[in-house]
Amino acid sequence: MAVELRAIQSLKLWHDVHLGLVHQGGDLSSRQIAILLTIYLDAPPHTVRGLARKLGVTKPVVTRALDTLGKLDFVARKRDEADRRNVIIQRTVAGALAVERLGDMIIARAKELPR
Amino acid sequence: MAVELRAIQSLKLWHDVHLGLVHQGGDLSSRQIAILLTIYLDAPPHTVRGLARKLGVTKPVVTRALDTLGKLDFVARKRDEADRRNVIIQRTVAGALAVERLGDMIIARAKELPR
DNA sequence: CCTGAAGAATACGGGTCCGTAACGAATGGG
DNA sequence: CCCATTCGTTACGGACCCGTATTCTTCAGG
Repeated sequence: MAVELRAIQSLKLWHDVHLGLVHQGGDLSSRQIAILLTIYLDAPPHTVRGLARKLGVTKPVVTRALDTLGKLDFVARKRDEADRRNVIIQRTVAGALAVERLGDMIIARAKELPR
Repeated sequence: MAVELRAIQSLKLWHDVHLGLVHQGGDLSSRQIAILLTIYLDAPPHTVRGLARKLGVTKPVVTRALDTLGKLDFVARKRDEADRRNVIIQRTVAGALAVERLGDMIIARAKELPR
């Protein structure tokens, strides 16, 4: 289940997946995509400050992205009981499914590329 | 100059490239990306109506995307002299460079992926 | 205790995008 | 010649996002 990827094809892939996202309706900004995938690809725990630092964005960007992603049930927030200043970002079933679907779409579109 | 792409890695790639776009500043919406790449990957001529139809979006979306892309000098508009109702969308040097850089970034990020 | 620092959230002002609807220019058949 | 149709743009209202600055809570050290 692997596909090859070359220069012009990578652009076609980028095009196709973005178009798929537009039609699917789940339209997130580049920052939100990066934040969501960091949460699901990097090892927990994740905090607002940690994500902001790791991704090189400001904290309000992370807070607002979590608001949006939370509305979609893609992530959940939980107070850190050890240090109640921190907020732990948790994964959700819906979020895991969405990320998995994205991965499937990328692979599917990649396989449809002309040889 | 080809890389292999598998499921989890495709997500990491998606993450890395989006993060690169955030830091690079060139932040376009999914619709705008799809429109820009269609202009540069599909054979001309391109019109507003044609792009809207091909991508399954409304005409105002295309018009506004062209406004934004035009401000960046990534595309240019030209009246069709044969039928002056039509607008022909033309590629530009700056746009071609931007698309090429995007392709390079995707490949570069893909090659950095863990084997 | 009390105070300074840290973490996250919120307020504010500005910008951009969307969808629907309305508009003006241009065309071509009757 | 007109008038319906086509094409692209613009207007409007609403939603979202950003960066900076500020607020609120919580922690920790003196």
